[in-house]
Amino acid sequence: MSREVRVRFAPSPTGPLHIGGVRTALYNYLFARKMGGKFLLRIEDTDQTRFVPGAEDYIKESLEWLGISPDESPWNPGDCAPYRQSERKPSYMQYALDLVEAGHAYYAFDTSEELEAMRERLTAARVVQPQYNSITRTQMKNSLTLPEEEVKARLASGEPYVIRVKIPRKEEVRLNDMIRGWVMVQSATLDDKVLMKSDGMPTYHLANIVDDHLMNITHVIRGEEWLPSAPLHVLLYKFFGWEDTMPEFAHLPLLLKPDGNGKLSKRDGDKLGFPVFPLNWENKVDGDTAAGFREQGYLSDAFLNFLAFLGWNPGDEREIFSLEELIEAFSVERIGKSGTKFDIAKAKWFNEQYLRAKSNAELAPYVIADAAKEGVTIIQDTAEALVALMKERVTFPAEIWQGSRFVVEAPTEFDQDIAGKRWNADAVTILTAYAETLEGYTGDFDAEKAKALLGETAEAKELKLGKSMQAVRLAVTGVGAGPDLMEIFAILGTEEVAKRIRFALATLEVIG
RNA sequence: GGUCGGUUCGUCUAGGGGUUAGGACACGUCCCUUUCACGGAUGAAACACGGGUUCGAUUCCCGUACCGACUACCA
Repeated sequence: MSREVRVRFAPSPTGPLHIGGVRTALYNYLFARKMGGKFLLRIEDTDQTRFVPGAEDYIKESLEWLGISPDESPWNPGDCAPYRQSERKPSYMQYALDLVEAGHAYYAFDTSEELEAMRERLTAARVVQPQYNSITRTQMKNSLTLPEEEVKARLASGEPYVIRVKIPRKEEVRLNDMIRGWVMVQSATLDDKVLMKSDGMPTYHLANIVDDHLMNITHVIRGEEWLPSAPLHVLLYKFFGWEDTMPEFAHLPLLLKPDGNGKLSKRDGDKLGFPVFPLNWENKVDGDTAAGFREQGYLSDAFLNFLAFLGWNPGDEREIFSLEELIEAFSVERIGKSGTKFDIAKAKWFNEQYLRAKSNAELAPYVIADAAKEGVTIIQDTAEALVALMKERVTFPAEIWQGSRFVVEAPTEFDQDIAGKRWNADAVTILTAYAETLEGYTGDFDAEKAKALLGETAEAKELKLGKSMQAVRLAVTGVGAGPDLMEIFAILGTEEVAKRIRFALATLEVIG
């Protein structure tokens, strides 16, 4: 009997959603869609001290931007509401108590000072694993060592306590990870993790298992940093008697720094000049900011495609995939095992591919907006013409306006370097004649015609056009390089081209 | 330190007992182009190391090295 596939993305609202988290969400989404199942989002806000305002909205907006919104979430609840663990708080204690009742967990009263002292003592004694476990718990203050009456008295008095899982002394724990295969661990290496904190909140381990069970999660797809605690989770499913419906696990390879070693961090992005977050972020409280891919000019579908290929590939040589195509091609089996170094050059390449595939009309709004920011108003037709001019030569939409604004705005100054090399007598002769030609011309004027007229002009003066071409460009655009000049002439029209040539002629000094 | 995971060009990766080890990004060269790009062609570039198993290992096994994650009343 197969259950409906249900997967979840379970971020902690402690800051902007990291790109690694976005990829985890994407893989969950892809898997759910591929299997015809559901993708849920659960906010894991059990640590009240780390809560950051705005982080949840950031998560929501990030997923919306990429078009991978969850089927069930705090803002779109399904049958398993609520979807914030803080709002599910009342339910966890009973599960912990059930475990205590069954002998799989116990109360512990040790203060943080006592715990620290214990670790120091063990470290000094060169104990290999200085942790609260099946051996050391016998020396601590808990319901396993204290007389029953004292335990009751302490609980009754309202003394702070935690509930710890009682890890079996000697047991082989095994799990079959979808990506890594069988992973086996001896329970002796595990510690008695806290399940319920003294503030009455569950820790990740308890809340996670309880909620995944209650929400009928069938597959847990999460980052590799969770692999070490997966055996504990397996043990908890067993203690609760939920083995039959225990989800399958898939631990994703980590995203690594582009240079050197280690996990990709915010600092790497700052240092190397690229974002590691989907959206711009600003923490109103502490002023912390981070740059986002979206604001840097990455198109959502390009970014999504790039992200999907960070640790996964379809097995053939295709690289450009729409979200629909990704769903179709996706499989957990094809996710790699090893960590992936983050390469921004590839992200740029994807962006260029998607930019070129977009229609001029789709890209025009970017140009209109960028121009408007500088107080320049342009209409849709003009914007589309500029897009056509620039689309094949840029990485980001913002570069379209940057690279073509001189089409709309006549140059007021000229690249002196180019002028010094190219503004010679021949160029001036040709330009003067060309301006005259244009001023007297009334027929249709397109790139072809502009080129023909220019050629005829040069020929009439018995001069070679090639050598003066850059001077012509300089006269009209102010710079020495750019998109096809004749196309620019066609957009400008005879009158404007002539006007600009006249201005250049009057402004620039002829070289020797 | 311990536990767990990982290791194919600089990067992302395909492949898998016998291959000229394939592709993409980036890089070099050439072509196209009266600029710069795009595009096309082409080049350089990899199986971490040592043992085994085998007729044969980059591929399977073991070890070593290196890298990483985890080792909190954080997730």
